[in-house]
Amino acid sequence: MSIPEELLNHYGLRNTIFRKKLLKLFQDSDLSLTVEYIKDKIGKKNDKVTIYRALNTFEKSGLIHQVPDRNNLTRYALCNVECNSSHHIHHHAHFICENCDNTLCIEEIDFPKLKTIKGFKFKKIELIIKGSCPKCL
Amino acid sequence: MSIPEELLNHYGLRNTIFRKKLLKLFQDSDLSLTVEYIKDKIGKKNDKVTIYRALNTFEKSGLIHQVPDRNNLTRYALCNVECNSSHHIHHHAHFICENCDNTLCIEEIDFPKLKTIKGFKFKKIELIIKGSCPKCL
DNA sequence: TTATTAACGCAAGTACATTGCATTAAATAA
DNA sequence: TTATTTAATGCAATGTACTTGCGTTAATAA
Repeated sequence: MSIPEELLNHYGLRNTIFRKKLLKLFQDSDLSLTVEYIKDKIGKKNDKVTIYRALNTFEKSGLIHQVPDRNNLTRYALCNVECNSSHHIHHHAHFICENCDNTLCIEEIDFPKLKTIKGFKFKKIELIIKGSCPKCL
Repeated sequence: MSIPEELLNHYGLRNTIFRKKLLKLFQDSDLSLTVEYIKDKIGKKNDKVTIYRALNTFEKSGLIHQVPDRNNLTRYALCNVECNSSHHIHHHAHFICENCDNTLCIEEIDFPKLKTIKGFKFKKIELIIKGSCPKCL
Protein backbone atom coordinates (compact mmCIF):
# COMPACT_ATOMS: atom_id res chain seq x y z
CA MET A 1 0.00 0.00 0.00
CA SER A 2 2.93 2.35 -0.17
CA ILE A 3 2.99 2.62 -3.95
CA PRO A 4 1.53 6.00 -4.91
CA GLU A 5 -0.58 4.50 -7.68
CA GLU A 6 -2.23 1.98 -5.37
CA LEU A 7 -2.73 4.55 -2.65
CA LEU A 8 -4.49 6.91 -5.00
CA ASN A 9 -6.73 4.13 -6.22
CA HIS A 10 -7.49 3.10 -2.69
CA TYR A 11 -8.66 6.58 -1.83
CA GLY A 12 -10.68 6.90 -5.02
CA LEU A 13 -8.43 9.55 -6.48
CA ARG A 14 -7.29 9.68 -10.07
CA ASN A 15 -3.80 8.61 -11.04
CA THR A 16 -2.51 11.75 -12.65
CA ILE A 17 1.20 12.18 -13.21
CA PHE A 18 1.30 15.14 -10.87
CA ARG A 19 -0.51 13.43 -8.01
CA LYS A 20 1.69 10.36 -8.23
CA LYS A 21 4.75 12.57 -8.05
CA LEU A 22 3.24 14.53 -5.19
CA LEU A 23 2.57 11.45 -3.14
CA LYS A 24 6.05 10.13 -3.81
CA LEU A 25 7.52 13.46 -2.74
CA PHE A 26 5.73 13.16 0.59
CA GLN A 27 6.90 9.58 1.02
CA ASP A 28 10.50 10.44 0.25
CA SER A 29 10.60 13.34 2.67
CA ASP A 30 10.61 13.25 6.43
CA LEU A 31 9.82 16.92 6.47
CA SER A 32 6.55 18.70 6.07
CA LEU A 33 6.05 20.37 2.74
CA THR A 34 4.88 23.79 1.66
CA VAL A 35 3.21 24.69 -1.61
CA GLU A 36 6.32 26.60 -2.57
CA TYR A 37 8.56 23.61 -2.00
CA ILE A 38 6.29 21.30 -3.97
CA LYS A 39 6.11 23.77 -6.82
CA ASP A 40 9.89 23.91 -6.91
CA LYS A 41 10.50 20.18 -6.73
CA ILE A 42 7.84 18.65 -8.94
CA GLY A 43 5.42 21.34 -10.04
CA LYS A 44 7.43 23.76 -12.18
CA LYS A 45 5.03 23.16 -15.04
CA ASN A 46 1.94 23.01 -12.87
CA ASP A 47 -0.25 25.84 -11.78
CA LYS A 48 -0.21 26.56 -8.06
CA VAL A 49 -3.95 26.10 -7.98
CA THR A 50 -3.40 22.48 -8.91
CA ILE A 51 -1.08 22.05 -5.96
CA TYR A 52 -3.51 23.72 -3.57
CA ARG A 53 -6.36 21.55 -4.81
CA ALA A 54 -4.35 18.35 -4.67
CA LEU A 55 -3.30 19.11 -1.11
CA ASN A 56 -6.86 19.85 -0.05
CA THR A 57 -8.09 16.69 -1.69
CA PHE A 58 -5.36 14.58 -0.10
CA GLU A 59 -6.16 16.07 3.27
CA LYS A 60 -9.86 15.37 2.96
CA SER A 61 -9.10 11.80 2.01
CA GLY A 62 -6.89 11.37 5.03
CA LEU A 63 -3.63 10.95 3.15
CA ILE A 64 -1.92 14.01 4.56
CA HIS A 65 -2.47 16.40 7.43
CA GLN A 66 -1.70 19.99 8.14
CA VAL A 67 1.17 20.76 10.42
CA PRO A 68 1.79 24.03 12.20
CA ASP A 69 4.24 26.52 10.82
CA ARG A 70 5.65 29.54 12.53
CA ASN A 71 4.97 31.89 9.65
CA ASN A 72 1.30 31.10 9.42
CA LEU A 73 1.94 29.19 6.25
CA THR A 74 0.21 25.93 5.49
CA ARG A 75 2.43 22.87 5.64
CA TYR A 76 1.49 19.26 5.07
CA ALA A 77 2.89 15.89 6.04
CA LEU A 78 1.98 12.31 5.31
CA CYS A 79 -0.52 10.68 7.61
CA ASN A 80 -0.03 7.36 9.28
CA VAL A 81 -1.93 4.43 7.88
CA GLU A 82 -4.86 4.54 10.27
CA CYS A 83 -6.08 7.84 8.90
CA ASN A 84 -9.03 8.20 6.60
CA SER A 85 -11.51 10.87 5.60
CA SER A 86 -13.55 10.54 8.78
CA HIS A 87 -10.81 9.80 11.23
CA HIS A 88 -7.54 11.66 11.46
CA ILE A 89 -5.40 10.51 14.34
CA HIS A 90 -2.13 12.25 14.99
CA HIS A 91 -0.38 11.47 18.17
CA HIS A 92 2.98 12.85 17.35
CA ALA A 93 4.54 16.15 18.25
CA HIS A 94 5.62 18.70 15.69
CA PHE A 95 9.04 20.18 15.71
CA ILE A 96 9.66 23.57 14.13
CA CYS A 97 13.20 24.68 13.46
CA GLU A 98 13.49 28.35 14.29
CA ASN A 99 16.43 28.67 11.94
CA CYS A 100 15.40 26.98 8.69
CA ASP A 101 11.64 26.94 9.32
CA ASN A 102 11.35 23.27 8.56
CA THR A 103 8.63 21.46 10.39
CA LEU A 104 8.72 17.77 11.03
CA CYS A 105 6.80 15.19 12.95
CA ILE A 106 8.45 13.66 15.98
CA GLU A 107 7.05 10.28 16.85
CA GLU A 108 9.24 9.45 19.80
CA ILE A 109 7.67 11.81 22.30
CA ASP A 110 5.63 10.63 25.24
CA PHE A 111 2.39 12.51 25.09
CA PRO A 112 1.40 14.17 28.32
CA LYS A 113 -1.72 13.00 30.07
CA LEU A 114 -3.76 16.08 30.83
CA LYS A 115 -6.16 16.37 33.66
CA THR A 116 -9.31 17.95 32.35
CA ILE A 117 -10.43 21.32 33.58
CA LYS A 118 -13.97 21.88 34.70
CA GLY A 119 -16.16 23.42 32.05
CA PHE A 120 -13.90 22.37 29.19
CA LYS A 121 -14.01 19.39 26.92
CA PHE A 122 -10.61 18.41 25.56
CA LYS A 123 -10.54 16.58 22.25
CA LYS A 124 -7.09 16.95 20.74
CA ILE A 125 -3.68 17.80 22.04
CA GLU A 126 -1.02 19.31 19.87
CA LEU A 127 2.52 19.54 21.04
CA ILE A 128 4.78 21.94 19.22
CA ILE A 129 8.43 22.03 20.02
CA LYS A 130 10.58 24.86 18.73
CA GLY A 131 14.31 24.90 18.54
CA SER A 132 17.11 23.93 16.19
CA CYS A 133 17.17 20.90 13.94
CA PRO A 134 20.19 18.64 13.34
CA LYS A 135 20.97 20.29 10.01
CA CYS A 136 21.18 23.74 11.56
CA LEU A 137 23.23 22.73 14.59
CA MET B 1 1.79 48.42 37.03
CA SER B 2 -1.56 47.34 35.69
CA ILE B 3 -2.75 50.80 34.68
CA PRO B 4 -2.49 51.08 30.87
CA GLU B 5 -0.94 54.52 31.06
CA GLU B 6 1.83 53.41 33.37
CA LEU B 7 2.43 50.26 31.39
CA LEU B 8 2.83 52.18 28.16
CA ASN B 9 5.26 54.57 29.81
CA HIS B 10 7.21 51.70 31.27
CA TYR B 11 7.68 50.17 27.84
CA GLY B 12 8.56 53.51 26.28
CA LEU B 13 5.41 53.66 24.20
CA ARG B 14 3.28 56.73 23.69
CA ASN B 15 0.08 57.21 25.58
CA THR B 16 -2.35 57.57 22.73
CA ILE B 17 -6.07 57.19 23.33
CA PHE B 18 -6.23 54.13 21.12
CA ARG B 19 -3.31 52.33 22.72
CA LYS B 20 -4.66 52.93 26.21
CA LYS B 21 -8.00 51.49 25.14
CA LEU B 22 -6.26 48.58 23.44
CA LEU B 23 -4.30 47.67 26.51
CA LYS B 24 -7.40 47.93 28.67
CA LEU B 25 -9.28 45.68 26.26
CA PHE B 26 -6.61 43.02 26.66
CA GLN B 27 -6.67 43.37 30.43
CA ASP B 28 -10.44 43.09 30.59
CA SER B 29 -10.55 39.97 28.44
CA ASP B 30 -9.44 36.49 29.32
CA LEU B 31 -9.60 35.59 25.66
CA SER B 32 -7.13 36.17 22.91
CA LEU B 33 -8.05 38.93 20.51
CA THR B 34 -8.10 39.23 16.75
CA VAL B 35 -7.72 42.41 14.73
CA GLU B 36 -11.36 42.09 13.71
CA TYR B 37 -12.53 41.93 17.31
CA ILE B 38 -10.40 44.89 18.33
CA LYS B 39 -11.66 46.92 15.39
CA ASP B 40 -15.22 46.17 16.41
CA LYS B 41 -14.81 46.90 20.09
CA ILE B 42 -12.61 49.98 20.25
CA GLY B 43 -11.32 50.74 16.76
CA LYS B 44 -14.37 51.67 14.70
CA LYS B 45 -12.83 55.03 13.94
CA ASN B 46 -9.30 53.70 13.57
CA ASP B 47 -7.67 52.33 10.49
CA LYS B 48 -6.83 48.64 10.62
CA VAL B 49 -3.22 49.50 9.88
CA THR B 50 -3.10 51.27 13.22
CA ILE B 51 -4.31 48.15 14.96
CA TYR B 52 -1.79 45.95 13.18
CA ARG B 53 1.01 48.32 14.03
CA ALA B 54 -0.01 48.67 17.65
CA LEU B 55 -0.16 44.88 18.00
CA ASN B 56 3.26 44.44 16.43
CA THR B 57 4.72 47.12 18.65
CA PHE B 58 3.15 45.66 21.77
CA GLU B 59 4.49 42.25 20.85
CA LYS B 60 7.99 43.52 20.27
CA SER B 61 7.91 45.26 23.64
CA GLY B 62 6.82 42.07 25.34
CA LEU B 63 3.38 43.28 26.36
CA ILE B 64 1.43 40.73 24.35
CA HIS B 65 2.18 37.50 22.55
CA GLN B 66 0.79 35.66 19.59
CA VAL B 67 -1.41 32.69 20.25
CA PRO B 68 -2.27 29.96 17.77
CA ASP B 69 -5.56 29.99 15.94
CA ARG B 70 -7.07 27.21 13.98
CA ASN B 71 -7.78 29.37 10.97
CA ASN B 72 -4.23 30.62 10.68
CA LEU B 73 -5.37 34.00 11.86
CA THR B 74 -3.19 36.04 14.16
CA ARG B 75 -4.48 36.31 17.69
CA TYR B 76 -2.88 38.05 20.63
CA ALA B 77 -3.08 37.78 24.39
CA LEU B 78 -1.56 39.66 27.28
CA CYS B 79 1.82 38.49 28.50
CA ASN B 80 2.62 37.79 32.08
CA VAL B 81 4.64 40.37 33.93
CA GLU B 82 8.04 38.80 33.47
CA CYS B 83 8.02 39.38 29.73
CA ASN B 84 10.01 42.07 27.99
CA SER B 85 11.39 42.75 24.54
CA SER B 86 14.29 40.36 24.93
CA HIS B 87 12.63 37.69 26.97
CA HIS B 88 9.22 36.22 26.24
CA ILE B 89 8.35 33.40 28.60
CA HIS B 90 5.08 31.59 28.12
CA HIS B 91 4.60 28.47 30.09
CA HIS B 92 0.91 28.08 29.64
CA ALA B 93 -1.06 25.97 27.24
CA HIS B 94 -3.41 27.39 24.65
CA PHE B 95 -6.92 26.18 24.32
CA ILE B 96 -8.76 26.56 21.02
CA CYS B 97 -12.52 26.07 20.94
CA GLU B 98 -13.40 24.20 17.79
CA ASN B 99 -16.89 25.63 17.92
CA CYS B 100 -16.52 29.37 18.51
CA ASP B 101 -12.84 29.66 17.50
CA ASN B 102 -11.94 31.46 20.68
CA THR B 103 -8.44 30.87 21.91
CA LEU B 104 -7.46 31.30 25.51
CA CYS B 105 -4.49 30.67 27.71
CA ILE B 106 -4.75 27.92 30.27
CA GLU B 107 -2.39 28.39 33.16
CA GLU B 108 -3.34 25.36 35.21
CA ILE B 109 -1.68 22.74 33.05
CA ASP B 110 1.36 20.82 34.17
CA PHE B 111 3.85 21.16 31.41
CA PRO B 112 5.39 17.93 30.24
CA LYS B 113 9.09 17.39 30.74
CA LEU B 114 10.46 16.27 27.42
CA LYS B 115 13.48 14.09 27.03
CA THR B 116 15.62 15.61 24.35
CA ILE B 117 16.27 13.80 21.12
CA LYS B 118 19.76 13.46 19.80
CA GLY B 119 20.57 15.98 17.14
CA PHE B 120 17.86 18.39 18.17
CA LYS B 121 17.95 21.36 20.45
CA PHE B 122 14.61 22.10 22.09
CA LYS B 123 13.96 25.68 23.13
CA LYS B 124 10.23 26.17 23.51
CA ILE B 125 7.29 23.91 24.03
CA GLU B 126 3.81 24.86 22.96
CA LEU B 127 0.84 22.88 24.05
CA ILE B 128 -2.34 23.40 22.12
CA ILE B 129 -5.52 21.78 23.30
CA LYS B 130 -8.54 21.70 21.06
CA GLY B 131 -12.08 21.01 22.12
CA SER B 132 -15.13 22.85 23.41
CA CYS B 133 -15.12 25.79 25.77
CA PRO B 134 -17.53 26.29 28.68
CA LYS B 135 -19.65 28.77 26.71
CA CYS B 136 -20.21 26.30 23.88
CA LEU B 137 -21.00 23.31 26.06
C1' DT C 1 -14.35 3.46 -28.45
C1' DT C 2 -17.22 6.59 -26.54
C1' DA C 3 -19.19 8.83 -22.47
C1' DT C 4 -18.56 10.55 -18.05
C1' DT C 5 -16.48 13.21 -14.73
C1' DA C 6 -12.34 14.23 -12.02
C1' DA C 7 -8.36 16.99 -12.48
C1' DC C 8 -6.13 20.86 -14.64
C1' DG C 9 -4.91 25.71 -16.20
C1' DC C 10 -5.94 30.35 -16.65
C1' DA C 11 -7.92 34.54 -14.90
C1' DA C 12 -10.01 36.85 -11.43
C1' DG C 13 -11.23 37.40 -6.68
C1' DT C 14 -10.79 37.30 -1.47
C1' DA C 15 -8.65 37.70 3.04
C1' DC C 16 -5.09 39.00 6.00
C1' DA C 17 -1.25 41.70 6.56
C1' DT C 18 2.55 45.10 5.28
C1' DT C 19 4.85 49.37 3.29
C1' DG C 20 5.44 54.28 1.89
C1' DC C 21 4.46 58.68 2.82
C1' DA C 22 2.25 62.76 4.28
C1' DT C 23 -0.24 64.39 8.49
C1' DT C 24 -1.25 64.57 13.40
C1' DA C 25 -0.30 64.51 18.08
C1' DA C 26 2.53 63.09 22.27
C1' DA C 27 6.74 63.82 24.69
C1' DT C 28 10.71 66.68 25.36
C1' DA C 29 13.61 70.83 25.21
C1' DA C 30 13.91 75.68 25.04
C1' DT D 1 4.07 78.12 27.46
C1' DT D 2 5.71 77.58 23.11
C1' DA D 3 8.75 75.33 19.86
C1' DT D 4 10.92 71.15 18.42
C1' DT D 5 11.34 66.42 17.86
C1' DT D 6 9.70 62.10 16.80
C1' DA D 7 6.32 58.43 17.55
C1' DA D 8 1.79 57.26 16.09
C1' DT D 9 -1.89 57.63 12.77
C1' DG D 10 -4.56 57.51 8.29
C1' DC D 11 -4.86 56.79 3.55
C1' DA D 12 -3.57 54.47 -0.61
C1' DA D 13 -1.14 51.10 -2.64
C1' DT D 14 1.16 46.66 -2.48
C1' DG D 15 2.28 41.87 -1.06
C1' DT D 16 1.33 37.17 0.06
C1' DA D 17 -1.35 33.04 0.69
C1' DC D 18 -5.09 31.00 -0.80
C1' DT D 19 -9.83 30.30 -3.21
C1' DT D 20 -13.41 30.34 -6.91
C1' DG D 21 -15.41 30.11 -11.57
C1' DC D 22 -15.20 28.19 -15.81
C1' DG D 23 -13.79 26.22 -20.03
C1' DT D 24 -10.51 22.47 -21.42
C1' DT D 25 -7.98 18.11 -20.90
C1' DA D 26 -7.41 13.56 -19.62
C1' DA D 27 -8.34 9.37 -16.55
C1' DT D 28 -11.65 5.95 -15.65
C1' DA D 29 -16.09 3.53 -16.51
C1' DA D 30 -19.63 2.02 -19.73
